[in-house]
Amino acid sequence: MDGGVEKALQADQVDAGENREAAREILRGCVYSRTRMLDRVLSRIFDDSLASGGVRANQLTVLALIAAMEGLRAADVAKYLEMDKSTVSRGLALLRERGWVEESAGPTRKSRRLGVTEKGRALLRETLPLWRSAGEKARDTLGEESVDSLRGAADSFLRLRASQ
Amino acid sequence: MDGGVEKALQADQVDAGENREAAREILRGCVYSRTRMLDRVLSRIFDDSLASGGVRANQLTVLALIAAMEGLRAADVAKYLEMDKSTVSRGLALLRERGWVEESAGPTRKSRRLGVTEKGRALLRETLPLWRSAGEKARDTLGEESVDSLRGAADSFLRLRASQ
DNA sequence: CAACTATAGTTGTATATACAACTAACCCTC
DNA sequence: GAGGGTTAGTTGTATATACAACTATAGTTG
Repeated sequence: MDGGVEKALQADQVDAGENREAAREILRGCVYSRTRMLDRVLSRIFDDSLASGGVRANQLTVLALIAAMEGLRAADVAKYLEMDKSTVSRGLALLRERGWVEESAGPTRKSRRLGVTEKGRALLRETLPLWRSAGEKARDTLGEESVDSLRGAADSFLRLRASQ
Repeated sequence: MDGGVEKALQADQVDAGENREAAREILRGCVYSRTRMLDRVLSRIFDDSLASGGVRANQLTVLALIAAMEGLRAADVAKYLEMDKSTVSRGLALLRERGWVEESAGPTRKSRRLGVTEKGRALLRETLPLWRSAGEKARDTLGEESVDSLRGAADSFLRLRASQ
């Protein structure tokens, strides 16, 4: 490639030929595709930074949530993180396999309480510096504005969700 | 569950017990986990809206990009959407299977040009209303502010990327 | 208490995602 | 033109994701 594609691909410059209005509308201002793109960039940065710690960013997020709120059940994790219960189910299986999370009997036989093991707590402590440097790299890569806007978007959503 | 967990789970109210500072820092203002959460919410909305059209939001995004810039190669799609080339490779295989995308010989034997078939163009036209309604539902669910911030974040990032 | 409904979790299936390793082809330089 | 470095694409592997269908349990109501 000669590099010219990069420039031509700026969203605002997408050339509209015949019958391409739909394509333009789907691409141009679309919240979905853009958020997903940003998520890919962020995942790359965070997963890369955490690789030496032997944990994925997503796994560490779940672990941190359980650590912060010991006693949660899988369904609570799903609700808070907006995940499907099946996704949480499989994710927790991995965290258990690695010895970071353990389950204990809940108040009923239907659900179990989640807890972080000593090994899991050690992981959290040890990976915190990696997490911080990932955050810095995110600012470098996405730019201050972008990161702040993302934070704002999440805050706004969390407020709305909490009020409902 | 009695519903109390919802309230207790607001990020700012995460209770810090012993040894939970790391967990709090990872959870509280983290760009990564929050963006991912928003992405899950948006994916749910868009995939759900498009389900009757028999296409996933992600697939439609790629299709729209190819439609808008006929003649792209797989590597170009990867660069623009910040995807790994292997992800694009597998995604395009599905789009080809479904008859929405076709490949033609490129200038060299190494890479092929991507094009949207007539069937693919029909899909774009037919799913545009579904896409629009998904956008409206996103505003309802995430809130105006949140959607606008996400758009701003993406714009900001795209500007930065284009300038480099 | 029996029937109904709602909730918790698992599993089957399909897609999305990326890294690593690989093949193939292109480009450049000596 | 023979290497050497770069680029395009595929494939192996592992995780992430969700919907649907399922089991099991809990709660509710007649």
